Amino acid sequence: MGTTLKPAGETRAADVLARMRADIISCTLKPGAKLRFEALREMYEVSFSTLREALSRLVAEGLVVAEGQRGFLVAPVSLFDLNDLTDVRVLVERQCIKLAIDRGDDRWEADIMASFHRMDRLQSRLGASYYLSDEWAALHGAFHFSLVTACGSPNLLEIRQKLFERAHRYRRMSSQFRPQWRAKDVEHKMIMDRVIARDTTMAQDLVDRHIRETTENVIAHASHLFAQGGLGDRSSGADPVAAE
Amino acid sequence: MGTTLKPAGETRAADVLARMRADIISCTLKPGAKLRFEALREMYEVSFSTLREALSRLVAEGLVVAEGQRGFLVAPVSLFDLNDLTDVRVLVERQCIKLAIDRGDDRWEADIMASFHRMDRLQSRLGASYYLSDEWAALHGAFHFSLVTACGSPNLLEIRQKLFERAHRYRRMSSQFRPQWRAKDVEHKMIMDRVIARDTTMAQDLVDRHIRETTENVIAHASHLFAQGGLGDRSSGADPVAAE
DNA sequence: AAGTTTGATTATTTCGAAAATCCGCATTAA
DNA sequence: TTAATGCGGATTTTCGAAATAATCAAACTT
Repeated sequence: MGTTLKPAGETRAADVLARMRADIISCTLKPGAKLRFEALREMYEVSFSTLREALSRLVAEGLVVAEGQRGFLVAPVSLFDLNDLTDVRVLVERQCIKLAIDRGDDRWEADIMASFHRMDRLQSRLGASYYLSDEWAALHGAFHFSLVTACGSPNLLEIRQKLFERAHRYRRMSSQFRPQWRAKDVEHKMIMDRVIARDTTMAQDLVDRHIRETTENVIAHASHLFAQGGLGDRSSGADPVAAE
Repeated sequence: MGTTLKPAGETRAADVLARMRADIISCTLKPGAKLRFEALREMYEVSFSTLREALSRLVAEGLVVAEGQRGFLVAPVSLFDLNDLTDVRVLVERQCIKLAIDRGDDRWEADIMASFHRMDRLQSRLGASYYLSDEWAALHGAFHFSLVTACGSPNLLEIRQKLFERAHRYRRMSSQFRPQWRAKDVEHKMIMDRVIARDTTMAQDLVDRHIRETTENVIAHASHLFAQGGLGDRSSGADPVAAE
């Protein structure tokens, strides 16, 4: 612990943003919890304005919700949100995979294999409880990212990334209850093979199933932690009118 | 002009956010322009912190980009971004239409017809230059929104809305050069008819073409205003690693 | 002349106090 | 008892000044 030293080049707001995002995803800040400024100011050692900036960005990322002029809340989790999130992820990820296979070059293939290898090695080293490790989660994220980088669409990738992080919070919620993750590593290898073989249809279907099965696992093991009601929040439900 | 009165219930930051968003979309704040705090403070009559909050949210919406610790820029426009944005919009909008047709009820149909009627009436009243009117743009946005509200996916709708607003800026850029918009009103009616007839495939294709043709129009009339280089910005190109 | 350091200027980022708002509770009236 | 009103404490929101970082140009060295 001690005083956090300067984050090397980054602005302090960006540093707080990253730390808060990690804390929300890891459920150190619990879903639905009220975020009181005084407490956060102490926790992250920054001022009101800086906090407010980080909070504002997290709102746009969907990890925090703003309640009028009554402060901020960690975005609640719910069965409805998880299912919706999963459907949108499948749509986006299928398209990313398709485009990446169409457009990817040799370097892209090499990056995928390298990313898989890093993830796979750490998995072996960590043994049965690899899925609890934040380090493994990072490599897992990097592997899935490597599959789709070559899609060539910055907009799609940015949307994908935000959805992935929100889904990661759900995965994380269930991992503490799951004694061992079933053979996800085999799935990863199969996906990699089909992607590099440029088998678009099969690769898409595998990724689709990969996402949906993970969601089913979360529901089976962690849905008892979700907010009551089923269709949780109304939150930022998109405003009908655009400008002016 | 004059002093802007209290925005009735809304927080001031939210008010500034809405006004800046409108100004960016209408190109009152020009694409690529540097956003200096002192100038903005005067323009919107708020303090640094409040501005910073609005700016931060706009960054997450993709209408503003943050340059390290060198301030903020209005998000640049480019041919590459427009094409990418269009492709993503088509993907999302097709799915929204499909789901809405699957799930929409009678009230949804009625809302579509009402929205169309409002847009159509204003169009007649304004005559040839309706597309220059912000009021019409709002009703146009509301009509397209009404088509997809019933899709039942808050996440998809939120993504759609942000993409729609960014596309609106491009439409707006070209409208000043276009003496008359070709029969978009006929397209809108056709789309509405196919949606209400629950003809999913045809409705999707019409919306697809509607979006792509509009983009082609923008490219034909306004691409000379775009930033040089074609593939403009690297900006917030999604970070490979998720948490921690 | 080209490139580098230095220092003054400008712009951004952070801070904590002041103002505005909300929430719970007691009091009053119906 | 129930609903409405007003007060006190707690929390959020806004503000502008102080600290920090970047930019630009002139002086200096190679």
